[in-house]
Amino acid sequence: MSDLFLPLDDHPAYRQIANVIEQRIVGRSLRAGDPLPSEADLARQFGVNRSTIREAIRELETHGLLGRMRGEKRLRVTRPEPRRVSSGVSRALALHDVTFLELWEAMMAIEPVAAQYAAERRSTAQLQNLGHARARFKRGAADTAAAVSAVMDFFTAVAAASGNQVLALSQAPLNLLLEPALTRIIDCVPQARMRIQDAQARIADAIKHRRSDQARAWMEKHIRDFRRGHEIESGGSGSGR
Amino acid sequence: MSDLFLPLDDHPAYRQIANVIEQRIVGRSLRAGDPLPSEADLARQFGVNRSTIREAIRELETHGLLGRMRGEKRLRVTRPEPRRVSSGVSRALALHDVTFLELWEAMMAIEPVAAQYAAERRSTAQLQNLGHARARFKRGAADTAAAVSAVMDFFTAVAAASGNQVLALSQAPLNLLLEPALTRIIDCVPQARMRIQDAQARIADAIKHRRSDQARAWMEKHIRDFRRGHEIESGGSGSGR
DNA sequence: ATGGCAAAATTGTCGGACAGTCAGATTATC
DNA sequence: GATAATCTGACTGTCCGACAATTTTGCCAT
Repeated sequence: MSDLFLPLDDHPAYRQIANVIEQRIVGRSLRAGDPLPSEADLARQFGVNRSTIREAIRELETHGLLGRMRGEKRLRVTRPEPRRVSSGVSRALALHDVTFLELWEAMMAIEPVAAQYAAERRSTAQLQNLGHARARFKRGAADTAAAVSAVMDFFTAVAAASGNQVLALSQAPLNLLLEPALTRIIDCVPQARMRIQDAQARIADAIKHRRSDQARAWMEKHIRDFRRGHEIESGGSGSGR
Repeated sequence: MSDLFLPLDDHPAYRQIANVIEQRIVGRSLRAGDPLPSEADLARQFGVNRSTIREAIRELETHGLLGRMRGEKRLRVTRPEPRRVSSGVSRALALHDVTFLELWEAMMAIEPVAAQYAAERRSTAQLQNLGHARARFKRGAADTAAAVSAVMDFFTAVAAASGNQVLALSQAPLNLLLEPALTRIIDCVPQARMRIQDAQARIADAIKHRRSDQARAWMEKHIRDFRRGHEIESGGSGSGR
């Protein structure tokens, strides 16, 4: 990065204030869980109007740096949840019209590795989550939406079991992007459900028995299958989305 | 994802409004480049106060869905730039105290693949960018910060050359996370500069001659080197950050 | 058309206001 | 004395109105 973050036109007070508070948070002066001073208080401290403070706060809130527990009024410093962050990423990617092929390549890069590490490091609880996702897939076989959701949960569970937050957070957006394509695949390709169920079983089994190579290999096949499914579903050529 | 997007507590008007506008954008009703109606206008349309509109707008602005060109006053719809998005991701990860090992594993998953595709698909211009980054690294060899920045640029250039936006956007946050560790490595490990320069040469060469396997292999070695460098720099054990 | 200028529109910020609500202190009840 | 019902105060969400600075626009002369 030859360039710094903020060009120069950072004039607006609300942005400056947002930055200052953000610094305090990433610099750990304000730590997760700490309650933020009241808006009026902040307005006083910064010497600006409350409206200005509010705009600054909105900024941090949408970045997930501030949030509030259910039914709480006071804002507190929070660590950005993967879901929130990744939804932003996937939306950005969606707006850039990513191809199914692009998505698929990224999945091929990440998911098998995640499966491998999952096999090496999964905890019992994480293993159970895998099982739950699988069960949900079987159960929801009739309902496409439920099935799709279960597939995404399965991937998420694998990534979580990898014990690697970076991989997990890199994987999350892929899930969301996969959804529309996967929905069509499951809907249009008859054998898809069975193949997915089979693949999940093998992957989960490998992870359970800590066979990392197998976990990786099966996950690779699984992902490859998606591509085939997508090509079948979209008529063989392949310029999805 | 068994859950839909909006839990239930989406009440605040500014959030609802933000969501509505966001829908319009992702749904392409508002397309990139379109100017947003004025705040007063939006306030009228939504039947709320301008302050409320402003808070909603701030939300979309920080997500990168709205922005303005240099010196412009009116907001227009914009496609979120990778830089903006990825900085959010890396900040999130930083706040979750990711280990160097986690980062490294993710890099091992993504960078070699990116290099491989880059070798297959790079354009001439992208190849030149690679060259520029390398040149900058050599030139900035004296200045650590410049060297680090050049390394990051090199990775970015490779990812861009991969022709895969998903990979590129997955890779970007890794760069930012790498910075601190890389700075220490370059500073503390004497042979680091030379090894990096060498690796970049081989990778760039492989990409230039479209040897995807070599590009991938050299990138793998390159990344492995970072791990060794980090272990040397941090005394052999390895619990970075 | 083109350039220049005044008017209209728009943003950033400010001050004040008010209803709804969540938290804690206070008081009434068993 | 412990618990339930209330009162108080602090906050947030939203609104109104206003003003300077700057951008955009409409209009006129060239």
